[in-house]
Amino acid sequence: MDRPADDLTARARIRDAAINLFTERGIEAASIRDIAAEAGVSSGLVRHHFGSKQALREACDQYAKERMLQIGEELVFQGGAARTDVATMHPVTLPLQTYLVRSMMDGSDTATALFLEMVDAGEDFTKTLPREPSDVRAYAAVLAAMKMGVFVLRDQVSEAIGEDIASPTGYARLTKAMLDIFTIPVMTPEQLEQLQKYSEEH
Amino acid sequence: MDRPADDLTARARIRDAAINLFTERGIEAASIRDIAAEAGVSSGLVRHHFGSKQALREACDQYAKERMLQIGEELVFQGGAARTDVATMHPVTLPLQTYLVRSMMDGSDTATALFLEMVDAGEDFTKTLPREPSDVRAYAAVLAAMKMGVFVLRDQVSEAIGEDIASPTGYARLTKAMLDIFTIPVMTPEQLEQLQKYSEEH
DNA sequence: CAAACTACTACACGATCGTATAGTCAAGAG
DNA sequence: CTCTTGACTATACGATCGTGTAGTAGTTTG
Repeated sequence: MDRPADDLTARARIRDAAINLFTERGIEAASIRDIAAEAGVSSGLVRHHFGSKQALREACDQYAKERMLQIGEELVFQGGAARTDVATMHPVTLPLQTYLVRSMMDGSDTATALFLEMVDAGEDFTKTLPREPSDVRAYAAVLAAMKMGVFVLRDQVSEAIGEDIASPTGYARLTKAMLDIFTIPVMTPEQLEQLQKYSEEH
Repeated sequence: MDRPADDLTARARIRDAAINLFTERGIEAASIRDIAAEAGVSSGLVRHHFGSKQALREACDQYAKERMLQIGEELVFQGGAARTDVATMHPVTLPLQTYLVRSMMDGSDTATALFLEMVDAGEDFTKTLPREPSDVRAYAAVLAAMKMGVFVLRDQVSEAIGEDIASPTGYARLTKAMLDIFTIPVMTPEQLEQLQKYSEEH
């Protein structure tokens, strides 16, 4: 995960193992014993370092969020997009994002706070667009949800395109597709009009 | 859920309760006892009707998928978009989609199959676009993942826009925002060029 | 040197899980 | 009438869960 070299303590290994298993199996389904086994320690040590499963989870939330923002900071280039947006496009953050979405789904305040920060940043960005949407807040919220949401279906997208999106070429195809979606209108003006008319009738 | 009137048997109530709790808490975290309690029956009856938790889950997958397609069929209007795309836009399918994504995340073959069908349909649709993306398959896959993925962050989107997206006005704002995202380019051509150049360098 | 602290393991606890079994009750068949 | 069948409940089982406790080894501190 591209982490600092002195971060290989047992505590760090437990946290990494927890993020992995929480992501793969869901938070409830990942047991402390399995996390300990993956980290190569006893289950008692997990409790020693983190106190409880809930506290372990919050430590993972905090770490994932901080790493996301930290990577975003490092990547900001010549006054371009917001740091959160840059971070979401970088492959290193893929496992972090996937974890954060899973944690969000299971009611993490920390992860939800990060989401709201992304929406705020996206809202400011949206106002700079040449054509401003009517409901800027909703636009930014849905956009953020779409960007994050893609990663929860990572296995399905990988299966659909025939290669793992975590691989270099797969990730390149993913980001290119996202850029295309954000630049090529998905609907023709006629289809849009038809759908809006239809949705007003029902 | 707008279901047929004669579908109020104990079996149906159990299935509905299972879909609700599986969605809210995750599949592993929702116990058979809680599902039985929500359906107003004993836990033994759940086993009697469905055999095992895994079988109950597969029945829910099957039901949710069929309802989605069925609603899509009913909604198809004058030779417009594919039925899956129409279905994803309709408020009735919101809980079904949310469930299916959660089930997908935990490795449901049935739900994944539906996703792949959506990608196939989206691929055909993409080819009719005035401007065709270079990687049609990846484009369709990411688009489908984005549409589905929004709903896993339903609570977060609701919090961001200040009202429940399941409410009529909240859902209207959500769909409008999705339409805007799909018609208004999120990036200016300069930003796109800058980002592509950057991603080639790294 | 002794005391204290930290990293760590082993093991036992109550609770809850999915599952299994036995039995009740009502309706229909012969 | 008896017999069968299906919907349904009550209860018990082994396994696994998060957590608690006791203890060891090594280092630090006074």
